[in-house]
Amino acid sequence: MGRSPCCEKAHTNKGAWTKEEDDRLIAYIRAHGEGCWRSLPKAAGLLRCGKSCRLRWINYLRPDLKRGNFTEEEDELIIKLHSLLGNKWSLIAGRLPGRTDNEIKNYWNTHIRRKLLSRGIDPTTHRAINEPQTSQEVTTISFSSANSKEEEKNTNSGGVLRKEEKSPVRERCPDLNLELRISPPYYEQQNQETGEGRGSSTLCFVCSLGIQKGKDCSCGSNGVINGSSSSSGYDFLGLKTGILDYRSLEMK
DNA sequence: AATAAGTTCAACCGCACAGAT
DNA sequence: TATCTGTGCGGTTGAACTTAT
Repeated sequence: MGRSPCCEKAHTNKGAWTKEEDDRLIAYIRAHGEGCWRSLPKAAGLLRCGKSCRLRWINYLRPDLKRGNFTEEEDELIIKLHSLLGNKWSLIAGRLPGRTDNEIKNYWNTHIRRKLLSRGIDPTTHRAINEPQTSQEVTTISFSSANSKEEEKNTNSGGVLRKEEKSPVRERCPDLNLELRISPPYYEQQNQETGEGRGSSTLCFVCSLGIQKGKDCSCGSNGVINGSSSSSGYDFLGLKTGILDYRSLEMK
């Protein structure tokens, strides 16, 4: 069964927003606040789809947006977050105040990809491009909300975020090990060897990043372990075994 | 100056999730 | 439990802009 369209497409404008439309949207949200995007266009006197209004506001009109070039620090943070999160642009944007997911996604595709390639780093895997293929297990990051469609997308794009395969996929690029598995965190492997325990083993990935009340939280702690937010999520992911130094950047 | 090629980024599309009923 | 509705997300598109020839 299909879904009803989000708006009457026949009576909505498309394409670039005019100054007048922007002004109407800003004025309406200032007066009534965000929310109920579906009914907003009509109430604000805009011939736009609600989704279009939301996008325009979030990506362009919001007063707290930081316009202008990305700093070197932001670049490095985006790279690090992408190495941990993959194409979870909204989560990445959540760690960069004043930046939007769309902006970061565009910036990644136009600047950072090239930057990493010039460094000899594969922007998808964050591994050195000429790094010899090893039998080392691939780290898998799993989101509780992951679904088959997303898995399929990631399979096609060769992304780093994938759950286990439903059916074997023949590798098209022999340099990329696309096989991903659910594997125990690195420190657990260490603990098995050393016999030591760690108190943060129940922290899920999202909470380990310090993203409070994240919708992907699967542990229910919302980032609080033993009364404090963890800053050791990176250890949790077991990525300290990673190849690239910038991955050790401390998360706040 | 003209125009082809390359780049950027705002906006759209389709899908999935969460909450309401 | 099943279905509907609103919202949010990630991938993609294409117009506008810039650079090279």
